Amino acid sequence: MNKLILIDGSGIAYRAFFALPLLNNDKGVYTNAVYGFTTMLMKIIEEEKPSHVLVAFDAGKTTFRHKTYKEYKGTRQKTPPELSEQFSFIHELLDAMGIKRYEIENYEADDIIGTLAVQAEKEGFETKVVTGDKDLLQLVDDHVTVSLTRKGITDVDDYDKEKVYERYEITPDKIIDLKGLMGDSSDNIPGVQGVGEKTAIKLLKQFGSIEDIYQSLEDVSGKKLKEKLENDREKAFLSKELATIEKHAPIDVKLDDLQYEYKVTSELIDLFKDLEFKTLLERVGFDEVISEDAEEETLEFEMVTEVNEQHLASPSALVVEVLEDNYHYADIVGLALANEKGRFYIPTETALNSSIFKEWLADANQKKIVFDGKKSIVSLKWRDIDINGVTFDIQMASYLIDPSESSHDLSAIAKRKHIKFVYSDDAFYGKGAKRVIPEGEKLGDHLIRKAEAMLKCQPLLKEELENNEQYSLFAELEMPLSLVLAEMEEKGVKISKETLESMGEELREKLEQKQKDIYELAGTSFNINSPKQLGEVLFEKLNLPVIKKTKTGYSTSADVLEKLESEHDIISEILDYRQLGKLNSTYIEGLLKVIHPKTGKIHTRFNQALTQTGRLSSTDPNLQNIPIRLEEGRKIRKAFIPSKQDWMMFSADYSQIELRVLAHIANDESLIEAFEHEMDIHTKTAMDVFGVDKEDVTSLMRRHAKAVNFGIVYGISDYGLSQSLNITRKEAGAFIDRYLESYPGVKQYMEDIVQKAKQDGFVTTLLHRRRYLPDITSRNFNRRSFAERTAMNTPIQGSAADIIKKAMIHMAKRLKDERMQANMLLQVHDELIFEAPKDEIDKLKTIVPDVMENAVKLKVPLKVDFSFGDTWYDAK
DNA sequence: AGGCACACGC
DNA sequence: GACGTACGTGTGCCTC
Repeated sequence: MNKLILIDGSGIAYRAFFALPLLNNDKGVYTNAVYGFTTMLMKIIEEEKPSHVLVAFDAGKTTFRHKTYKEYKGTRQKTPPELSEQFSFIHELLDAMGIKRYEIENYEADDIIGTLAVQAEKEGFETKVVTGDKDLLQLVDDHVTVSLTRKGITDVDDYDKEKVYERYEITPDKIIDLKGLMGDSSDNIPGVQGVGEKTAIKLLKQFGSIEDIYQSLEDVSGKKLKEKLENDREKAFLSKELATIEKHAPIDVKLDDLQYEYKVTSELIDLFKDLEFKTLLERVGFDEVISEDAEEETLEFEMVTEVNEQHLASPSALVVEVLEDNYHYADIVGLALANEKGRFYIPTETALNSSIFKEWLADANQKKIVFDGKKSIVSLKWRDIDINGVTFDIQMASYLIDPSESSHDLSAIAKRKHIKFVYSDDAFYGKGAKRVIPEGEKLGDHLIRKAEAMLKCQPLLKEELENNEQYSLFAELEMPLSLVLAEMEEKGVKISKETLESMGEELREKLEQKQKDIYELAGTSFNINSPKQLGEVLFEKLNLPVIKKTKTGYSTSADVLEKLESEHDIISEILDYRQLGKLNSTYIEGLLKVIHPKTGKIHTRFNQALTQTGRLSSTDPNLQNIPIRLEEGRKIRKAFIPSKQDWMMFSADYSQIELRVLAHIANDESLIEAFEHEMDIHTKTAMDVFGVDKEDVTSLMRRHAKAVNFGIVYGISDYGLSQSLNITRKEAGAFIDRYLESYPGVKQYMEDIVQKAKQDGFVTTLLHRRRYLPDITSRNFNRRSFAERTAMNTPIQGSAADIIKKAMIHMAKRLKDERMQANMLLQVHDELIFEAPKDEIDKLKTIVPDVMENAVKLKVPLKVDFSFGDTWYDAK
């Protein structure tokens, strides 16, 4: 069976251009439209496996339609030059892929597609049209489907006859009538003034076509509507004509010319390389290992059988190869060094049994350059081996220079520095099921390449940090912090298995009961955990009103269910079921699964090089999202206990650190004063925003003020605020405006920071952390708005992250200096959790707030609250 | 294996 | 006038 794909090249390129940020390659050529176009094209080809393909383009400015109506597409803005320059690459790309492209004077891409679709239908082809333009739906037929791009670029909706009818309640051949009536502002097609989609469909359903409507005009209900139709009679017919695709355009391509066979040519590889489409290179199976770049260069190295002075030097790049993500007691595959004396591969046994090597590792004067040093440090800690002198972490440097860089893996960083002899781990070892770990020379070669690349990258990254005024952030904050985090991770948190298990049993009983109740109320049994099945039960069987839809069906999210609570008793049961189910699966069963067999503790990993704001994240398990807001969930914290008898848990958190940071950086008088007097900040905000005295602040006013403060801290939009308060967007916008009027310093800051971001291309925090915001100049309103909010928010959230990180370093030092046994265990963004012997608690009560409050000096005081108890739950 | 919907924390 | 809107992690479902 012949299968033909017809692509609206101009339309897809436009879509891609506006959907993606303005990427460019290192020659400064814009590539976003080419990239989007290519991913779209490859996806379609992979999925459909066509026998014939054609990409049609619009040619020139005028078409035969302009003769009929010279204002046709008159409101179109000129194609931005950033897009125009990309068309030549798209042409090159298609040629390299062996895909036919075609354009013809006086006709649009639509007409070429229409003409070929008709021919293909006659010849018994299956045809698929890919476009972003709903007009093409008129081509849908028994053997012609149309794929419309949804938001984004690779997402499409496939329309066959049934789907068109489902969506528009008319047959595809009536799409032109629909457009004739409703017009199209983007093509400047007038239509009938005052008739939109709803009315047009109603008319077409009743009468058939535009011709039919005008024939029976007197039967149209509604005087006004009749008048409108009469007034714009000519425009209606003209619009229909303009919307009609020409199916007999004088094209000189034949279906036979469009034959297509999938192949990856060297031209295509070269083009992808030029454009720097790395993921696409991988996708077409271009293997980095066999890339000539890497293979060209052979690097000499020695395979060490016994470590001696000849191998050791300072500084050295040190590789401790651990392949598992979870490095807690993972295997060490091998080690490698690169330094002024050479390159050395040291097999694991050789290294870890060598006292010379271990002494060198422990020697703080022997400087080590590492990549993800915390991973190396913790892996060795589990074997009771200490490393000191870790002064430069390549991954950390890359993260600080640009946290948005999609991969901070070594081969990517090295390539950015034009070092090409290193392979990525995925390429070398293979990923997933295909992973093979070679031995001997081959492994050694890979590891010394990494070490050599690190050694070479180090001075370049150091220079970049210095140029960015980030070297002290790197050397005095993040590097020392990684050692503190390594200790916290290795120490772990004791957890009571028994407590979790008994809570789990209780939960499961409740869940079973709830499940029974729900089945009874529903009158059927189904999988409550399946949003799809749940949606069917609620909205089809029980006929509850549909409040929100997701792209795959009905939304059953908590905010939707809450609105339905009064409609049916089943809703609150489902909400309960969800809550309990979450507790059981994520927190009870999830935590039980990650108790370390050797220690009986939980050892999380803090990712220190991930978030865009500078916060940490926590995985395997995530200990930064243990429930607290609802009592049932909060009880999970009872399972977190001290690791020793007669010890206690101690928790300390910054009070309103983000808003204090805001008061400081915005230098807002009123906000500073509020904090100096230790006022309840949400009440104070309510007073200022609503213009009332303290006594007259109602709880609703305080709740709204709190949400506004929340919004300021997290950079949410008026829409986000409206969602959280269940008010209209307008009201939310008004709140934000009033807030900014009440705090002119904040308003000024918000304006200045956006301005500065536009000027510099990035924003910074208190300690010079950076976040680049390329979208700040985007023509796309959404992208720009988001970038603006990010510009306002990142210095606030990021500076707060800087402060607690600094406090952690001071805290670790203070505990050592004071020779205390207490352990710092966790950080949860504005909170530190410790365990300590009971007799140290009094001391902690003094030193923890002291250290945290004095981590930095701001224009407002920092305030720390603390508490302690037998479990994390009791430390509240 | 990967996406989606959902839910937890800050 | 619509767009689709804090960040992170983990779970179960569902499709491929």
